[in-house]
Amino acid sequence: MTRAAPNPARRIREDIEGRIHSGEWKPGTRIPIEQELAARYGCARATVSKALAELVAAGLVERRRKAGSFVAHPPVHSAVMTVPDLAELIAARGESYRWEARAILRRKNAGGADTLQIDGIHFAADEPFALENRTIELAEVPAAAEANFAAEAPGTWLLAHIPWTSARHVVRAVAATRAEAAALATGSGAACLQLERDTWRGDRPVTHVRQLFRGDRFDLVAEFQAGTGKREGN
Amino acid sequence: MTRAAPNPARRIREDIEGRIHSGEWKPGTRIPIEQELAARYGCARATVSKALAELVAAGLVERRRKAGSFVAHPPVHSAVMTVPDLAELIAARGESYRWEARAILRRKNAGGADTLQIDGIHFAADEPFALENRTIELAEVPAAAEANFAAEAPGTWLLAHIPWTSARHVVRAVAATRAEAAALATGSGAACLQLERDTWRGDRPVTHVRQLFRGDRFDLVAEFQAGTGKREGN
DNA sequence: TGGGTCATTATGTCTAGACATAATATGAGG
DNA sequence: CCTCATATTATGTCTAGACATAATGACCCA
Repeated sequence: MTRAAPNPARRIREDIEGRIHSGEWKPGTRIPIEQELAARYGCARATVSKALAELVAAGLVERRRKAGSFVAHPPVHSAVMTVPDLAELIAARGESYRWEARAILRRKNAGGADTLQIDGIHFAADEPFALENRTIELAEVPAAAEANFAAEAPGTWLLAHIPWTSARHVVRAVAATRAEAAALATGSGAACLQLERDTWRGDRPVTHVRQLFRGDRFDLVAEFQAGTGKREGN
Repeated sequence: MTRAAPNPARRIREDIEGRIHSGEWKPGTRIPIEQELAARYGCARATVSKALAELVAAGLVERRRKAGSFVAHPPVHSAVMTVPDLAELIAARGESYRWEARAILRRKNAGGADTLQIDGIHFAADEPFALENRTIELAEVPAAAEANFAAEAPGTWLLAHIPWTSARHVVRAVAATRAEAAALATGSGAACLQLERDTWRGDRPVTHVRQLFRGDRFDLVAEFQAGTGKREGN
């Protein structure tokens, strides 16, 4: 039980990472077996295994039983995209936001439960920033029926009240209709970024939202650090 | 050394996950200390620690020394977005693609090294699908100077030849200029999705690409499974 | 009361050894 | 030469114990 380095696992990971980055070990290259790495770095096999597991999580390495560990082939280019709550995003920019509910109505959905429907506009610095059309399943979020969406945007409210979700985003460029263009203070047919988000809790739908941004006022930014698994976002 | 369950770590993780999902443990709730969990589940503390580490990676849990482990507050809504190589994406749809280089020229960049610049069009089913403007830093990818981009799109070629990268994506809705509209066989001013991607190897730039899609023909889709860290993409 | 010091505590990491598992490689039999 | 059962091998996971580290909170002193 000699403690070789302060951070053996990290040292191993960074060493292998370096060899892959530098091109010394190309995609498909077989990485020495764990026992050999353990001997080389003077540590236990479990430590090597942990380092390799982190490299797998980062997408740099593939492991197959019996076969061994290999440098991963450049995969589909994936990125961690941060799609913040809209109101939070605006607040973070040091700007103000307002929520203007334009319609709140209920309707029976297929299961017989109520669905809350809310349409509104987000403002930043007194300029219209985004249109939002949202539905909330009251069966999953009964408290939403009592919430005051004049004081707090539905997205913010939901983020604070819903424990956890899975989500599906669809991003698309669309031309603004005449009504949309008027609401966003731009020209009819202007290019807009449409973000649709379906959110579930477990496998039951919670909310659906469509947000429409003026194309000249909004970007989606995604950063991806390959190899570290480090997440960083807009 | 009694082997309690076939997968203690997994069982622990799913149990805690369930409590968080169900709302039994709300954000900010303190999770019992590892020793207690180890006793409760009848396993070693290292196993509990591993399970908690996975929950941290999934964003469900926060851990602080001395303080303990806590249910994470609903974070910024992040999603793993898969932005595949364009040619690969088209091929996966069972459609064909063609690459038409329109210009290949070199220029000296600030450092004095060569930059390769390529403009082209992607086709799917004989319809123009996307415009692409790309620069490649030859200092980082010297082999690109010899590559035959008539046979293989630059994105595909780079994916196969560059070991690893970090990347930054910017997604924006823009109106097509007259020339762009003509190339995409759509109307002038049509809403298009513009994807810009800067790619680095370490901290040195490798390539920059701007891809312009017809808004009515292309979506970006991002799936996010909160709590599992599972990645699934378009 | 204010502030600095120190012991406590819970997580962070590692070790050495063990057994489980799956995929490959090998060899026997047809 | 092909096929199927078996042995081998490398990863996957776990245990029990140890030491490291950082943040908290209590204690003591000015």
